[in-house]
Amino acid sequence: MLDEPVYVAVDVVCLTLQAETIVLMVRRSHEPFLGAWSLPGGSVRRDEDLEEAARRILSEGLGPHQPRHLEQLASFGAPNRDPRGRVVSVSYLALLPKPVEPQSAAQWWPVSAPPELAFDHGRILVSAIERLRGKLSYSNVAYGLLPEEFTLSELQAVYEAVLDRAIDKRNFRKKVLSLEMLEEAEGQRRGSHRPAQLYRFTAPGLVLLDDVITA
Amino acid sequence: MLDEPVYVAVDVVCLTLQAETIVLMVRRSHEPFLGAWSLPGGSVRRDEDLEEAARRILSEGLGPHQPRHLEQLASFGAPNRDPRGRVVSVSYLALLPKPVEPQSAAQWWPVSAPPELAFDHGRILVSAIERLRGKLSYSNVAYGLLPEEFTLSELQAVYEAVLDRAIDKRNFRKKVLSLEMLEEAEGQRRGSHRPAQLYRFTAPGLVLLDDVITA
DNA sequence: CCAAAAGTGTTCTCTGTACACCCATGT
DNA sequence: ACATGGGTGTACAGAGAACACTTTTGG
Repeated sequence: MLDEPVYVAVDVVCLTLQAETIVLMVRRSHEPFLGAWSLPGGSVRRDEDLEEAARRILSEGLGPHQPRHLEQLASFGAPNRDPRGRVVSVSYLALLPKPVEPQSAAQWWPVSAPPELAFDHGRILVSAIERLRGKLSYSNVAYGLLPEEFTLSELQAVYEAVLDRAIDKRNFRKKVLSLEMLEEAEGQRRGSHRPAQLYRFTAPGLVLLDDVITA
Repeated sequence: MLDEPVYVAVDVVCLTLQAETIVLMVRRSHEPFLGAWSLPGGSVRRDEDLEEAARRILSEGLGPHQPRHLEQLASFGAPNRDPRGRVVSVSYLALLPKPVEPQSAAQWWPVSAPPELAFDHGRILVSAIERLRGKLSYSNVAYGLLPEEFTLSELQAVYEAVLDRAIDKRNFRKKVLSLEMLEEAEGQRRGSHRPAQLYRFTAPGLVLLDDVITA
């Protein structure tokens, strides 16, 4: 039953916001696709869980920064997806609150205009965006793209950037506050304008909502 | 980069309805977990895609019957999840319109009271049910549990069995007909009662809805 | 005083929900 | 005739969506 070992790789779609949604890519230093851009990826080691592998691979592109959110996307295993042989790739979605400075071979790209990608990484990127868009409406997954404390405008900016559409401020506030997933934090965010109340999510980590954020 | 080959298995959660939701299990004929029940599973072959492997493995439990719907669930890769060594399992959800007669080592079990399962298959089963429940509301995935043509009562029975709650008949009909995902078929279903109009889904395969079925 | 973002309510429409009876057939 | 599931409409309440002005700060 256990014949036919294959290689298992993990590829990570690491997203954050900088006005628009951006994604971390690395330039390949080996064949195949030498010099092309690809998602950060690598083989799973014998003693590590898939999610551990995703964190290790991500740290090769980002240094010691941990993602705020990390979840599995899907696995891709077409027999010829890698010219070197049989490689099954398990993809992960990672979310960061800010674009940290990437390591040398890595670079941030806008999701709206990514480079040509090696392997089937274009498809993986598309599936990551779709997952994130869907999950915004029925979960608090936006926490992955925000610092611990944030203003309602910053939260709304996450929704607007990912969904790529404007949202009414009053309706959005009414809705998210009614969901009881936020609580007021101590301070205010100051700038050259009226200070903004800070909030945080009541529960740590991912929470699926009964209700749906439509606003 | 491509060190450390591991074994890749596919495990299939095959569901159908028979009054309640039931799931296909096979009795293991080898160690580990000899004699225990498990999901139908097996190694991926060198030349087959993951989904092909799922179909092949499913046919070992079901014979030549094809599932109406097949989709990937998630991958599980804890280093010690299989005592024989490093095995990454890619799980699939398969849906059938009717419980076909299983092959010798296979048997249908009610999802509400499954047997003790080998490996981490209990977790995989739970994640399959959750996926199906969620997807009923925002897709036409119920087609996988129905024949090509079906009555509105049969469609409603799918929702009631999977969600495990009663649904109002008038509201349900109003809602699903308003979604324009159904069209009338030619015949009627007859029985010792008024004949029922047959319907079919307008589009073949899975369609994600803009709207949500709440009824 | 000006610019910038924060904050706040009301109205209307639409959708979800609750609810009960007659209809067509088979036996 | 009776049992069985098929099929239908209305009224109410709650949620989504549209919409504009005042407030507070920094410069």
